[in-house]
Amino acid sequence: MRGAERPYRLDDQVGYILRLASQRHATLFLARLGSDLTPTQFAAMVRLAEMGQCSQNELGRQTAMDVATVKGVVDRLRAKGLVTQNADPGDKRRSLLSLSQKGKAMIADLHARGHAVTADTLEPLDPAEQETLLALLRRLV
Amino acid sequence: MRGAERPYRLDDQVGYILRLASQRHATLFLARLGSDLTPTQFAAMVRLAEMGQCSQNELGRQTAMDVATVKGVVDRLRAKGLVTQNADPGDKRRSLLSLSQKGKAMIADLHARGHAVTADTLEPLDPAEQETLLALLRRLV
DNA sequence: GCCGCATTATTCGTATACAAACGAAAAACG
DNA sequence: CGTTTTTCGTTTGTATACGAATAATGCGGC
Repeated sequence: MRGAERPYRLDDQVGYILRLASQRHATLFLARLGSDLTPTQFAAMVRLAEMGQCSQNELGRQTAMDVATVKGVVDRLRAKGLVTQNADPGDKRRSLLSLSQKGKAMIADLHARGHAVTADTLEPLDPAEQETLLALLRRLV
Repeated sequence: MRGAERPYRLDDQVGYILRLASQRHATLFLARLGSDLTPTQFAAMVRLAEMGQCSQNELGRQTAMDVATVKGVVDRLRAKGLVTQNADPGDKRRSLLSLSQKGKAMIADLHARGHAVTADTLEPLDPAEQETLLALLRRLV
């Protein structure tokens, strides 16, 4: 005898629900930072502020971006004058990235708005549930 | 006096963790279905199997895809011979989509592999934790 | 029966995202 | 020291994803 096959319902699959949750977060992010930065650009800026200075590939690793993806992101941040690029004296392959003055001046506000987006996204849950969700999600990664 | 400002740590933000979790799911999906379908194409196929027949916009709504996105997805599924398109006799604007024979023949296997991807993704959690995660995630959407 | 509004599908532009391949430079190692 | 292996940055191609605009059609109200 075989066990009863569980039906496949798209709405019950983690992958699908993760996509929906990411979409909603993107919408809320857009409402607060849309005119300035995309979520990915935001992550790169915040990480660069944390790290101070690093290579492009290193920034990609620290923000979970592909080398090809991070190139485009950095290019656009440089075009906006938020990130500067300098040659690495000790390694001719790499260039060192850092926030420009304009970029640094923006960080405190980005943090504030970033917190707001997180609060917006988690708003349907009470604080204990929010902690539970984050703890479980982290274990998936 | 002001309350202590909570520092902004990228690794603690839902949006960022959601992106990481989605990335890991995409990797696991690729391992099981990469040569056949993308996650989005997969969702469209499964949904179309559930709905039987519908317009392109309707399929987009039921799979949380933009009208522009769903067009590309359907185009590629039609190119693979998995989806067929017919004119709607009662509405000249829309065309009715449905799975081809080849597409229908694939569904049972897609369901099986879809279940496997979900299991792979949730593997770090025990069954009770998996239920908790899904319940909380659903409330975010 | 006509007119304004909504819906369908398409198209354009921009921004991730990743695989794959490439040349240049650095590191590892015998 | 020289070779093998990594690493860095870039480029190409494909596939989401969404805003915005458009043309064609459908529909409700008067």
